[in-house]
Amino acid sequence: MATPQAHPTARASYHHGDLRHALLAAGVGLARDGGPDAVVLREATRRVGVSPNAAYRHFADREALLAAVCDAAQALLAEAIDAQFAAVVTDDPGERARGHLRAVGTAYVAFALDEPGLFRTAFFVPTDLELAAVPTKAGPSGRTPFELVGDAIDELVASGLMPHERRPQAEFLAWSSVHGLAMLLIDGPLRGLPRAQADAVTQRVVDMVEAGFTAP
Amino acid sequence: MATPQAHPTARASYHHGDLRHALLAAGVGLARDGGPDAVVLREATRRVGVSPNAAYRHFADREALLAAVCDAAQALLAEAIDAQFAAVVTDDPGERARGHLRAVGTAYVAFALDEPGLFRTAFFVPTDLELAAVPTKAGPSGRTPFELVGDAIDELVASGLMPHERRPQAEFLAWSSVHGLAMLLIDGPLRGLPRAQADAVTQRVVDMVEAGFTAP
DNA sequence: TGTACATCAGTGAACGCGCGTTCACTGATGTAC
DNA sequence: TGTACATCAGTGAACGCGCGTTCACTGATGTAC
Repeated sequence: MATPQAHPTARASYHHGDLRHALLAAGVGLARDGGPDAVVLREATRRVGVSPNAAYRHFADREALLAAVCDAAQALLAEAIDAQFAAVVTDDPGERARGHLRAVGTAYVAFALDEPGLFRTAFFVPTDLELAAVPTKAGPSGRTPFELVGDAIDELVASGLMPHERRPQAEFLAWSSVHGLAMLLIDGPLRGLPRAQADAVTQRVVDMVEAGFTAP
Repeated sequence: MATPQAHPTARASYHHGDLRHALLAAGVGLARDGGPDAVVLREATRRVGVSPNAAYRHFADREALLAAVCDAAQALLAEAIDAQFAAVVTDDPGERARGHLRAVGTAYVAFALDEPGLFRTAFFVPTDLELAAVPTKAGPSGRTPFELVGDAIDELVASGLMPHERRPQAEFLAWSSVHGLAMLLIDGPLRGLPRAQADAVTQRVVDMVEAGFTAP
């Protein structure tokens, strides 16, 4: 490590400059490596190079830091899904609907595999908190992942591929399948499955969801 | 609490009699209330009314106790699924196949809702352990839950309701959907959903899986 | 433009907590003769 | 059947650990005049 003086813009003095963001970034790093339980206040301050109690200038307590890290993890997930969703380009409305549905599912599992710690953190809800709603963080599109699945399903119905009587709560069906696969792959009995096989199973799960929605 | 003498068969002396099982039972109680993290060695000995180090006569360390509790949780899950599976009675092979598939899925989610702590414990895999396989504990039938889904799917194929080219890895599709729903309901954004709604969504997820397998 | 001073963002030391685990021990059990 | 003794299953006290959090503090910052 260089001395503080070596990096004048960041820490010319013993005032950090932007400790809140630095702690948040450190917390995200901890979550990335070890999930929500690894977001330890003392370790975050240690990584930033600051005394433990300095954190209390910026976060009420450990839980407040963790909440901020969860938000960040949700935002990253939303961003990843947004990107895949936006990458679907086709003129045919039915194909676009299918593509959007598959994009969300595929990106969801891919994020879980690429960033298992952050994935788990995004879904972490402290036990004493009130019922958390569907993750609220949106990506650049301004839409949450949950809304994006909903959009894809709406398109499916609009293009006539999916009977409208199947529409209600269809988000939960898609979400369950894909979330369950992600959990089995990262924390459950399927952990450690080689990536190629994991991707293959993902495609099959997405196939099943699509078939379940669009089958005649 | 009665004095030890009041219960002579269990603890006539300061020798406990069957401390191992007592600790295991206490551990299962802890897991029931708080999941795997709540399986705390000191608390288990406290509940049994024994000094903390007494546990080391029966378990190598805390992790050994936790492993035993995980096994017990898996066994309870297997038992619950077994019961539902066995309760399906019909002469028609196709109906039986459908019934078996639905029974496994329904019982799986029901167990998660009834015993969220044990459900989470059943799937807990300590990070430093080697890749765990599919849960190995079987119920009274001698078959694991995973094998029972497989049986149901085999029946579906045998009775002509499911094309055999869909057979490979179909267990994982069914399992993902149902596991994901369970996780969303107990630990995720759907936690706290009223039981009636949770059951309704479960039926829809099972419908979707069945439709995905048997659709023409 | 220069200076006094309130405010802010850090420091260093310490706290209590519950945990897993180890030590030397002792009372109960059961077996050999 | 009775007794000596090895073994077993507990006890009580203590350890070190890392954690979250609080205390009184001090050096840096920036604003009022």
